[in-house]
Amino acid sequence: MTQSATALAADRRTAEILDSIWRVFAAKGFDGASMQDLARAADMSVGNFYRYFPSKAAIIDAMISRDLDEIEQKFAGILDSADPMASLRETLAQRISTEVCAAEGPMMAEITAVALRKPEIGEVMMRMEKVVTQYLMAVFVLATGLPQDDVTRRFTAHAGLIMILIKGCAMSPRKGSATESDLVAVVLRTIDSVLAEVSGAGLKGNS
Amino acid sequence: MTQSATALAADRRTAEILDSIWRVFAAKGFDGASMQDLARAADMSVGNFYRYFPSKAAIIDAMISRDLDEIEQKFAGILDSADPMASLRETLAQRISTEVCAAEGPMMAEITAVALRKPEIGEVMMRMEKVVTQYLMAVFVLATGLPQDDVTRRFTAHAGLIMILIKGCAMSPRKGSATESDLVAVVLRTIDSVLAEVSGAGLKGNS
DNA sequence: ATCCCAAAAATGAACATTCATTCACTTTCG
DNA sequence: CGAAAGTGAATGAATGTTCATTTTTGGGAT
Repeated sequence: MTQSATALAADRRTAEILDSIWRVFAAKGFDGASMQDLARAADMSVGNFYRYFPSKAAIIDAMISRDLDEIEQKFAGILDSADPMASLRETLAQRISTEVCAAEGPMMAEITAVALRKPEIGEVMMRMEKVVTQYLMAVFVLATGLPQDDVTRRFTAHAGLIMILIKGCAMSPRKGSATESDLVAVVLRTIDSVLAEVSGAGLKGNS
Repeated sequence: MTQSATALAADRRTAEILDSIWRVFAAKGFDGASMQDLARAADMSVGNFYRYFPSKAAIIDAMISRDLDEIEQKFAGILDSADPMASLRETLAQRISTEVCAAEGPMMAEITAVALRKPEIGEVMMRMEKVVTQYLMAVFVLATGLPQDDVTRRFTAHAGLIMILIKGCAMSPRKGSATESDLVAVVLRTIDSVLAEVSGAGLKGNS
């Protein structure tokens, strides 16, 4: 029993709160959003809000954890699929679509800015990126049949590049310019070539 | 006479102030830095500070303009050089180096976050990116010998990808991990292949 | 069902700070 | 001497955080 029944309920409530305050944080930023703003958005009193998040840093912490949970779910699906590499590509393609980027961009930018400014948050974010990297490594291992060590040594940087592309897309100034779809296409092509390079490394062993 | 002598002096002072407050802004963020913080960093009284920057948005505005000036200077050098494409590559390689990224990253992240949050700043940033894009187009025209229209139609997205890579590198959580240099290398390789694609398009016309 | 009550959840006024902005005033400079 | 540059205390609004208090909840006894 890692959690009592009431603790579980509290966690559920915490998740609900995060859903409610998501927009406020994206719209006003980490320092711009006041505790009273957040409490009002969560439809509760200030004092009660403090019971769930004793500080602003705790909120960002929880938000990153939440993102990580979603990512882990996504990767679980990818690793379970018949063709993990293709499934990964599909997920990445979705993530650089204009709509997804517009939705997640502001919050990602905010968290990134805070992470580069506050070392404590920076470490949380580094942990998250490390986890994502390891999931990517797992996909690569499945796709290439190479030993994990080899994959890690040769393709950790590739994973970093993919993450840079995803973040860069999300944080591009989004306006419906005519070239928007072209840009997405070029980025996707780059992702493809990175993935192809990884896949290509596995051909020697199993073709 | 676009400016009087005193106006020029004021501009110089403004630039000095921007130099002084740079660190404060990067360390505390747009909303985190108070006017008194900034005034103290600029070594002047609060009241006087307001004579130069009547609002925080004005500061960001000035900071982006300042960045743009530096970029224009850089591009002037690139366009004047014997091999603009090689010169561009060199400049880009420098900009993704770990040291430059560590220095510029936090401020870039902060400005990006604010740009996605406040439409007024977002437009300023979009204008800046548009200018950079046009400079890149100019380099591409020189390197390929193709008509400007063709270059614009075919390679605007490539320019966008390059800017995404530059921003993505700067805003990666920087810690001296062992794979750091690998990542820089892979990004540089990607930049190279983008530039090669552009250069390759010009071969038909002048080889 | 009904009552009871302790623990958990929720409230919002209160407090000490901090902040953005103003302004009457002094100093510097051409 | 007049205009520009510079000062810093004052003001009122906003903010983070606390806490005494009220409401809700859930389950054991009657």
